[in-house]
Amino acid sequence: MEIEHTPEACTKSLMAVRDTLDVLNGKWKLPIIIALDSGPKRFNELERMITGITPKLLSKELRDLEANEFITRTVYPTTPVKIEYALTGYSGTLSRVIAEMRDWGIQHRKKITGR
Amino acid sequence: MEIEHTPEACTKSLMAVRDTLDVLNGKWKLPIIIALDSGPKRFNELERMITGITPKLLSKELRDLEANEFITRTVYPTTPVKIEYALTGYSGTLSRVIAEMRDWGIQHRKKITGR
DNA sequence: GATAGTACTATCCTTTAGGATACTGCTATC
DNA sequence: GATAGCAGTATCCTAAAGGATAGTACTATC
Repeated sequence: MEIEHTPEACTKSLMAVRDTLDVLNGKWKLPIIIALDSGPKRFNELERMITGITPKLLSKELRDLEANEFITRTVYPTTPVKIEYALTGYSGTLSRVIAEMRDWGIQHRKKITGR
Repeated sequence: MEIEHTPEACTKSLMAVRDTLDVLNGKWKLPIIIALDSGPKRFNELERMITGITPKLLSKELRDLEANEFITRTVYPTTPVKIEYALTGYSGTLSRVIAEMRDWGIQHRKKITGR
């Protein structure tokens, strides 16, 4: 596990893992991040790309992602205003975590279904 | 992101990440895994170690973890029977995922609180 | 024979996540 | 002046997660 085993170190590791889980969890955060990975998008564009999401959930998740600094919300003062959501550089710090989760998920699915 | 961008590859990656999230999520799975990391434990031992958990939740999570082959449940036919829960080798395959999540969580917390 | 421990299950309740549906105020176009 | 698109908000509802509390069947000890 590579995790220290003093009670304090364990609690700290546990908190850190839970923080990460909280940040990535929910049904829509990863689909949104993936949708934005191909470039900045507008609200209704995202709503159309991510099948099944409702505007309420999209709005909420975009706020959460912005609060965690994974995306920016830019208002262009045209008439009418144009609002664009884009990934930040900070969202890139998740790539190793996501890659590990993807790899583990792939092998786990093979293990479960393959027999 | 190191993730391919054909729609199929994206969907597959997304599914894999969600699988991993599902397997690790919930309030108690990681605390149980960590508690068992210091050796096999009995039901009431775990209940005492993991502060706040109720027997209902402990029982449910142990079943989930067993179904995913992260732990084994061994019945010793003594009188009265003794039941021991232990981590499997397969639980070790999570170590890289957990380590990445822990590291990311630690730096994220620093970023959020440190200003 | 009462008390305590083991390994749970059962029932009820609250909280949270998520979804359905409708609507708002704005502008641009037909 | 009607319709459609943009960027959401408001209201209501259901389902799942999680918690509180009690109880079961067994045994071992005092």
